[in-house]
Amino acid sequence: MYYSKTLIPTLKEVPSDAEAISHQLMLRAGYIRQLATGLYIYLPLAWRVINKINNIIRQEMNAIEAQELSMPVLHPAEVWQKTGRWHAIGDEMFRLKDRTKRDMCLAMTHEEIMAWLAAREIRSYRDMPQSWYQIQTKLRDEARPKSGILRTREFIMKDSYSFDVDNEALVLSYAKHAEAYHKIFKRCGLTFYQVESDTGMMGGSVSHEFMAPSPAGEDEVAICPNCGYAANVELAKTLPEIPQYEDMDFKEISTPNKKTVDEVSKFLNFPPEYFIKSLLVISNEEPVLALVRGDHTLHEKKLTHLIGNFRPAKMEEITNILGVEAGFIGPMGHKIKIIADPALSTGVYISGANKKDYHAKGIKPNVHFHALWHDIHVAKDNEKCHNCQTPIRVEKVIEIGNIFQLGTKYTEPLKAVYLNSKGEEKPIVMGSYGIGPARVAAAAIEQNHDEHGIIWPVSIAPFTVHLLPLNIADKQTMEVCEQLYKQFNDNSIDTLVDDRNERPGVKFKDADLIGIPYQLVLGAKSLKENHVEIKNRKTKEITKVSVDDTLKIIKNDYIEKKR
RNA sequence: CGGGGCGUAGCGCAGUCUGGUAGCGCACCUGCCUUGGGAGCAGGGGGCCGGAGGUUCGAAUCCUCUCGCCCCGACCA
Repeated sequence: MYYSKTLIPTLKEVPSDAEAISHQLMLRAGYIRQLATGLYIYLPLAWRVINKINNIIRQEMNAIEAQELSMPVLHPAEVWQKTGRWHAIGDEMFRLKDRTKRDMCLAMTHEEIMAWLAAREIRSYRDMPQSWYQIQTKLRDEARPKSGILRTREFIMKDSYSFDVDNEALVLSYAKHAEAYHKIFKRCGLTFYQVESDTGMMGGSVSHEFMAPSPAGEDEVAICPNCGYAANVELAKTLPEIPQYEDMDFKEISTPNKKTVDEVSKFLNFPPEYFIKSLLVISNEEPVLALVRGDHTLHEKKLTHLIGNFRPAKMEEITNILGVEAGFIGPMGHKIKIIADPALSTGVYISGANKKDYHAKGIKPNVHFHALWHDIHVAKDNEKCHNCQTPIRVEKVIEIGNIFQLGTKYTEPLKAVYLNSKGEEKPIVMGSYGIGPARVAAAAIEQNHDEHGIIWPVSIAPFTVHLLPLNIADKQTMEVCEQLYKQFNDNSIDTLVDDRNERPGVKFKDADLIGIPYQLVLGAKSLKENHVEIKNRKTKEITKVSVDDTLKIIKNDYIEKKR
């Protein structure tokens, strides 16, 4: 493709709205433009990248015998009403009415429609296993779109759905997908982890997320470098460091107006690990007192797993239920349910004395208070792996894919059933598996760039070779350029030719920004010796080769080795 | 939805406090010149100062309302 005829609007300056590196570089290098919050235009270069990623996905999905199909993005409400999600989901679903005033919605995901289809077309155990996938636009009215194309309101997703006779068969389909995902992300040149994850409102039992480490990520995972334990911090099980506590007798102490752990810690001159944070929350059933160590943070999702949805108690509820105002709550002597983090299971602590302006020290677990013990704190860097005691690492990550064992959550309400070999009617057992191609692209940039621009992995680069004729007025330069361009085209090597009438500096800068893996520099001086220069964008290595060998070397030494 | 910030030419910004003819750099157009790391010279085009009301002789500037965008948090099936 000729640069002069392609829309590649590069920018010298960083647009002020962009924060994430991938966002900045995609704007600067002329890959994307923003239409409105969370809505992006994919310009020609970006679209080529997305298609390369999608094709890798297609190859690996087809390899596990999943079949591509296409689904409506506009859905009738009834299907969503049957599974209950029409009501369970709030403002995040785009809703509208058609001309007959029928309730409709825009697709956020396709569990319902896939199960609807399965309900009609799968009748017998002989029809399974099946895996169907789509690479299509989905829409969510996100509360807060952010970081360029990382979190948008309209996005392309590869979603696949498996249909099996029972849970055992589902586990097989799940494993196949997990394996395919490993191949896909590896081929896309990403560093990634497969981690245990929360099933959330998707339902089902088992799920994993594929996470690409990056500072721009919205999620955090805990990784054990020794045994390989890897989990989203939302459910990571870790053992905190237990300090040596100095023994103290139980005693109330005056702490006028000191309420937060921080304040009391400074006032009494004890580190935060000596404190118990007592938090009153109200679940759907009852009030619950949650206890975490002073230096820890309560993890709301972990607690939700134990007590269901909850909210923090209001001021007057605290006084009514515990008989003391917030800031002086201690774990002692309450009749309500108490859930405590295991970090508090030994030691001697300080906490509120359940009396205004007083704290108590010398509080011992199982002596001064009793509780149900569950891990409810946010995992921190350097805590110990619950499997092997090795210090874990907490990293920021971008979620690039997820896989769920859904079970019968969607098939039962939609009456997707089949007859087994004994003629018994059984619900189809379902799995769902997503990949966000745009996030793969963004993660690739986050993980592969330098101060000059993007450095694409060969597999997903918009072009493989970037021809840079430095002086288009020079006859010999352009002759060689055309000759090489034809050779590359004939060999199906994607090539961009910078045929613009620009000075060399401009072309070099743009080439580095755009990030095509191999730059072929055609300069008049080298050409006099019949040489062109191959510059490796990643290593910055420059190799002089003869014009006649160029194709062969690019093909054999560069592209083939990357396969 | 809560908190904070910002809307002035395609992009990056100044001007707003203290009202008085809308500016700078880059980009763009024409010509000359130049061709190994974002060249130079000369000439030129482009803005309802996000929008609506108001105050004033006069509003980018002051007041009210509104819309949009970014960041933090909540949310994220």
